[in-house]
Amino acid sequence: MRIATWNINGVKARIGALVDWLERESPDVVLLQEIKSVDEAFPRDTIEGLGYNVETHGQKGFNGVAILSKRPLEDVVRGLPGGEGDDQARWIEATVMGDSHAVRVCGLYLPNGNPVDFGADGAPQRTGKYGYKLDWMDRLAARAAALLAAEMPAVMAGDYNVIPQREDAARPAAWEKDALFLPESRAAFRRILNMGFTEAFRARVEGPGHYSFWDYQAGAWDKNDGIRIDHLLLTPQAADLMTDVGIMRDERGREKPSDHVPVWVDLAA
DNA sequence: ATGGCAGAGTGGCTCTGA
Repeated sequence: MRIATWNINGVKARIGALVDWLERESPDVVLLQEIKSVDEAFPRDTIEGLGYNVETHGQKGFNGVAILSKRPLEDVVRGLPGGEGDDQARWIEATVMGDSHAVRVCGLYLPNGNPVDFGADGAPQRTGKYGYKLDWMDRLAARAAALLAAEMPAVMAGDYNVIPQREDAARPAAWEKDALFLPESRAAFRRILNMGFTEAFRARVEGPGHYSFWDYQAGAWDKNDGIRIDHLLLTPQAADLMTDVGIMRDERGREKPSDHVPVWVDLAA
């Protein structure tokens, strides 16, 4: 079972690229972020015509997540628990029945967190968008703990907006004051890994030069000035089923691309 | 060396993102 995550930066703008990619790669499950669409405007019929079941959690203008799956999706939940008053559409989960295992798949679009307010002492303040990011990561850790306690194959995948290590950025120095790379963001990400999750890509590939995002600005793609911020985190039961992982880098070089590319994992499920 | 973008919603620009 191939499970892919992709921040498509607008489903309306990306429908051509999305259909082309689904036809070419035919992943079993796709977790989409930044659909930038309300549920009613999502091109459901087009995707269903390619043989996918579709579940969306959208909103007007920005954010929005979705799950596409060739197999039926069960027990769909929209919204990350613990977010009373949080109306941003950033989380959706469902269960997919594989040939041998049921897999809980969770799609997430973690808040960017910029701009960051720095105090007089130069320390980042837990306020505004950065505070929202860290609060959201606390809620994510709570959901992650519950998934671990269920002791079943589960995947939390999406745009984490976190650069885990220096090797995950072409120019790490440029990100040192950025919400994606501040120590608190990285610690919150590491805290989830330390609970017992396996970051699929780094379980199999080491070294620098592997990115999932290149900014549209400043010729970032041409210079390979990228960062790795799209991740798949696996429970131990899912990690035991992992057979392969990859980043579909070439998608960034196609016509009218998203600024992110798909990242995927194969599970023997 | 440096600057450079793109999408959505609204209305001809602002907000948002990373």
